[in-house]
Amino acid sequence: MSDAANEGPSSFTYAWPRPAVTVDCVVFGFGEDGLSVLLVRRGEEPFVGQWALPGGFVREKEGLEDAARRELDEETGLTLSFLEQLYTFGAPARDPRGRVITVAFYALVKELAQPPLRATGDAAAAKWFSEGELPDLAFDHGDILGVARERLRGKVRWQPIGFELLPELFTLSALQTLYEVVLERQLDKRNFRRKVLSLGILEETQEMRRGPGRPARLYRFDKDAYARAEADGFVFEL
Amino acid sequence: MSDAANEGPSSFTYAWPRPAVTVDCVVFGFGEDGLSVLLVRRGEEPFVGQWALPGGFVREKEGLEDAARRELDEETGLTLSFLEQLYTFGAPARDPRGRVITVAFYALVKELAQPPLRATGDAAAAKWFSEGELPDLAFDHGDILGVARERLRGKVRWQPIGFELLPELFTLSALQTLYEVVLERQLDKRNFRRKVLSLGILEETQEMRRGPGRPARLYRFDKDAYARAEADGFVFEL
DNA sequence: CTCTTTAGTGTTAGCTTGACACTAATGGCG
DNA sequence: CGCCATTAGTGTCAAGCTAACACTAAAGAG
Repeated sequence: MSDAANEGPSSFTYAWPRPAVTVDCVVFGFGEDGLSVLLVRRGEEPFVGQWALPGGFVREKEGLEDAARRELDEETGLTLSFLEQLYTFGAPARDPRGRVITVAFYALVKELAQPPLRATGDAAAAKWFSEGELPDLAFDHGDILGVARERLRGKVRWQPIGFELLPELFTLSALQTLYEVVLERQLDKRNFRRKVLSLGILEETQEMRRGPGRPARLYRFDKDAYARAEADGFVFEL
Repeated sequence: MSDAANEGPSSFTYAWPRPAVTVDCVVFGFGEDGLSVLLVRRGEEPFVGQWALPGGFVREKEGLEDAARRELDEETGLTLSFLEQLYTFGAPARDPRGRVITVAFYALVKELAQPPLRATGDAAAAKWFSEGELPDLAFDHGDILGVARERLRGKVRWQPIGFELLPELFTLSALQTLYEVVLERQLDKRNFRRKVLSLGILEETQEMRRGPGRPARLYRFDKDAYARAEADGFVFEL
C-alpha cells in the first residue's frame, strides 16, 4: 500500500482535472521597527516585479511542510525557529493562470539580521518589510498575510511562540515590547514581569545587556522546563 | 485577469506533475449518546466497504468550501449550521492511488435526527457513530477526525459554536451536557448557569420543555445580541 | 557631577472562579 | 390522592487573579 505511492506519475489514476498546488510562507521577524514580514520580488510572470510571499510548487513526493521549508530555503536561505500550517486558499480565480490552490504556512525567525538575505530560485530579491511599509502584494497574498497576522496575535498568548522571534538571550523589556507589538496594546511593566516570571519557564542568566540606561538582565526560554510543566497539565498563558 | 480563470482547462499552463485535490468533512452532531460523527461507507476502490469521512474531488471552478458543501449535500443531504476549514493533509503516501492532497473541513449540524439520512453519490451508506463506537477509517481519516475533535474542544470555549449543535430552543441543562461532552470534564451547574447567563446572549423564551422531572425553561441563542456585543469589544468565553 | 535613559520593584481593590446543598415542579405509580 | 422519583433552579463565601498605580537603581554621556 505504501508502495503504490512510489510508483511515480503513472500511479496518478484519477480522471479529474487537477489544480496546481503551491505552498506560500508568511515569515515574521521582530526587530527595531517592530514586526516585519519577508517578501520576495517575483522574477517571473505573472506579477513580474511585484512583491509576493515566498513559495512555490509542491513536488510529487514531498510533504506540504517539507515543500514550504524547501522553497524558503531556496529563495532566502533563512533558518526557521517555527513553522506551522496556516490555511489553504483555493478561490477559483486567485491565480490568473488557472486553478492554483495554495497551502499557506507561517513561520518565525529568531533575528531579522541573519546572513544578508540571499535571494535565489524564483526570487529576484528578498527583503524585510515592517508592518507600516507593506507594499501591495501579488495574487491574494495580502489576504494570506492578514490571516497570518491574526493567527499570530491569537496564538502568542496561549503558546510560547513569542520566544521564537527573539534571540536566545533576551531582556524582559524586549519580550514585553514584542507582546505589545503583536497584541497591538500597551502592557503594564510590573504586571507583565510578574506574570512571565511566575510561569517558571524562563531561566535567569548571569549575563547583562549593556546599552543606554541601566543594564538589563538576560533570560533564556527554558524549553525543558516548559515541556515538563506542560506534561504536568500546566497551561501557558500570557 | 478574472477572465483568465474562465478559460477552462487549457489555461492550466503549469508544467508540474499535479496532485489530485479532495475535500473531506468531519460532521459532528449531538444527541442522546453524546457527540457523534457522520461517516459514509465507501462504494468504490480503494477501501471499498470501509467507513470514511464524506468527501470527494474538488471541481475545476469550485471554491474549497463550496466543494465541501456540495459533496456533503450529494452524499448525505444534511443541512449544516456551521462549516469551517480544518487543516490540509498532504503526506505523499496518504492515498494508495498516488498523490492526493485533501483539505479537511469540520461541520456542525443542529440535530442528529434530520431526514433519515440519504446516502447517495459515492456513498454506499451513511450513518452516525457516537464517540465510543467509531470504526477504523479509510486513508488517514482517523487522524483527521482526531484533529477535528481537538479543534472543536479548543474552539467551543471561545466562540459560540456550541449552539450550532443544539436545536433552536434548548434548556440550560442540555447546553451544559454539551459542554461537558465536548470538553470531557464535569462542570458545576450553578457556576455554569451564572456564566452563561451573564454573557447576555441568550434569549429566555416563555416555552418549557416537559419530560420527566420539573419542566425546564427553553432558551434561544440571540445571534443579534451576540453580534452587537462582539462589535463592542465583548469576548465570548465559557 | 548632573542629567538622561532604561531596569527593576509591591500593594491594593475589584473581579472572577470554584466549591458547595438545598428547594421546586412535574409525572408516574401504588 | 399521596408519595416517590426525577430533573430544574437558586446564593454565598473564600481564594486567586487582574489591573491600576510611582518610585528607586544603575549605567553612560556630556
